[in-house]
Amino acid sequence: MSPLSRSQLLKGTTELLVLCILEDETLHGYEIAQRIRETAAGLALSEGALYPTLHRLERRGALAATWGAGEGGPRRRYYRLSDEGRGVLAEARAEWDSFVSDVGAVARTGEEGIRG
Amino acid sequence: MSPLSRSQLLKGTTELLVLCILEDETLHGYEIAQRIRETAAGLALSEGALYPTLHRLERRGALAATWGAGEGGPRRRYYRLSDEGRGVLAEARAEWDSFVSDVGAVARTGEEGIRG
DNA sequence: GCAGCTACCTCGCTTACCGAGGTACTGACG
DNA sequence: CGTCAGTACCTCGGTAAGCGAGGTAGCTGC
Repeated sequence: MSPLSRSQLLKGTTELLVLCILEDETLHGYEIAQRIRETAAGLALSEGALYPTLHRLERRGALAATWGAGEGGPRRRYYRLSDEGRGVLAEARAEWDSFVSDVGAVARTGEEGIRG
Repeated sequence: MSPLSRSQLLKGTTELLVLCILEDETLHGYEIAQRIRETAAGLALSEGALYPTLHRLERRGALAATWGAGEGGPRRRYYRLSDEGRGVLAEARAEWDSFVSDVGAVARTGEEGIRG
């Protein structure tokens, strides 16, 4: 029934999503997830995907993170884009755009009204 | 280094690609792969991804397949879209479009010139 | 005390692509 | 004749990454 499942499509885009959200804000993990949910409910990535992705990006040097005492709550880990991260984001965006245009090229292959 | 890897992005889109290619042609597997390579070299899905996908779609009733004697070569399995397959394709296209627009919404979140 | 919220993290399961390998038939080269 | 190359099919093990469920911890309210 379900032809393309969201969770399969999501594979590989989680990094892009996180990098984009952090482009000009410093946020903690939980907040990143909320931000994505607000912007596009359909993407709602789970914590089981989010935290490994944050750690991966941090290990790679794309993100810098610092612990902050959460006021009236548990401690928080704040993430922001490093200089290297900006480069990674630019690459990721370019890769995504070219991928989308490639898929679009194939998807429009057999359509009658190509120039709708 | 590589931020988004093509093979991760491809996850989930292979079915869409195959369905689109078969929209108004009856082709055999090898030919489908060639068609996709021609249309978008960057997508070049491997046979290890293609054949399982064809079988999956056939089992699901989206594709109908028949054996044909290959003239001057090995036997071939020809695939075409079933009526149900057209519905699946429409759904898949819709799902893909909405996914792309969702990712786009997040990707454009922090960009200065949102309305170029 | 217990439930519920925020916030973090981890683990096992599953899905699906990749590369390498294998079968089978044809045609060309030496 | 053996071998290689091409077409066409298929399968298998490895891997990457999202998902759901679970666990820790601190605070708030009944």
